[in-house]
Amino acid sequence: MKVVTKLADYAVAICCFLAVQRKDGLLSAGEISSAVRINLPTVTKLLKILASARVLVTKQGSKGGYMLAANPVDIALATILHAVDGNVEVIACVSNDCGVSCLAKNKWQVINDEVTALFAKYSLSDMLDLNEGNCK
Amino acid sequence: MKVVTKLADYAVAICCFLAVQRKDGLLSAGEISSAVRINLPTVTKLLKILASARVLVTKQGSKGGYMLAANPVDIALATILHAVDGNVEVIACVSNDCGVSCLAKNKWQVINDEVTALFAKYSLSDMLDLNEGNCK
DNA sequence: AAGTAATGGTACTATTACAGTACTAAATAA
DNA sequence: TTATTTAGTACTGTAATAGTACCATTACTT
Repeated sequence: MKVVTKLADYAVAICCFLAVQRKDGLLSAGEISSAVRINLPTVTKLLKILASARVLVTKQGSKGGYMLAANPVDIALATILHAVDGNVEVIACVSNDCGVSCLAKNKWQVINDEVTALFAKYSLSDMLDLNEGNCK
Repeated sequence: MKVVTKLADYAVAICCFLAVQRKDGLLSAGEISSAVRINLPTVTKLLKILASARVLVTKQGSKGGYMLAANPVDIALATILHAVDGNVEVIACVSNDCGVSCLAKNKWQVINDEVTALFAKYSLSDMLDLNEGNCK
């Protein structure tokens, strides 16, 4: 059971990189792509999505680029995931009349809210907390 | 962001039906299909999966069929979902060396466990609790 | 003012995973 | 022995995801 798509995972990785990287100011799509090792077209696509969701601020033109729109503490994981994957819908049609899962519908809605809340409670800086063990 | 596949949703619906239906004993795939209004081939497929996961007990041959293997209170939602959709993997490769999401890996694992726990805490009878409002 | 370097928007293609179907074997009751 | 029903497996169609390409727009630099 996959929950978060590959692209959304990438998006979180990109934001994590932007949060930890030293250099202040804007980074171009090319620089970000090299750093996170994801193909440029894919990174470009994601940066556009994250920018229109206001997770990143951008500047066009020469010397343009991207940076986080806020402090990592103030960027919820849910915001990034929502930008790329859309709303959490634990089952396909929580709000429609799908008939089939009708009996369990109310509980599915509760679960849906719980999953949504789960992603909302973590910030980008929470994602970077390395205290619990190191990577590789 | 979809979490649970259509088939797993169907599977829960089928189990809910088996939990609330009056008649004791076995029901055939055909009877279940008519009741929950899902195409017979699909219902058949799911019943086989649920049976091999020991969520249902079956009897082959004429007058054979399916029934819940335990009391609805003792069947976890997670068991049904796991049978159809497999383990919860919030991101594609929580346990592998995927490189990209490495920085956030530990937190992803925590989130993975939380989602898993969430599905484990509800039983089939919880799903049928209609107190919170009626359907349709 | 022109050239260059960068993002913005959109549309397209390929790939993969999901959903659904079909077929044959095995079991059991009458 | 025949009818009924599940067991197992493999196949096909469809839809969603992932990835690519193109052109427009912006703005810095010379």
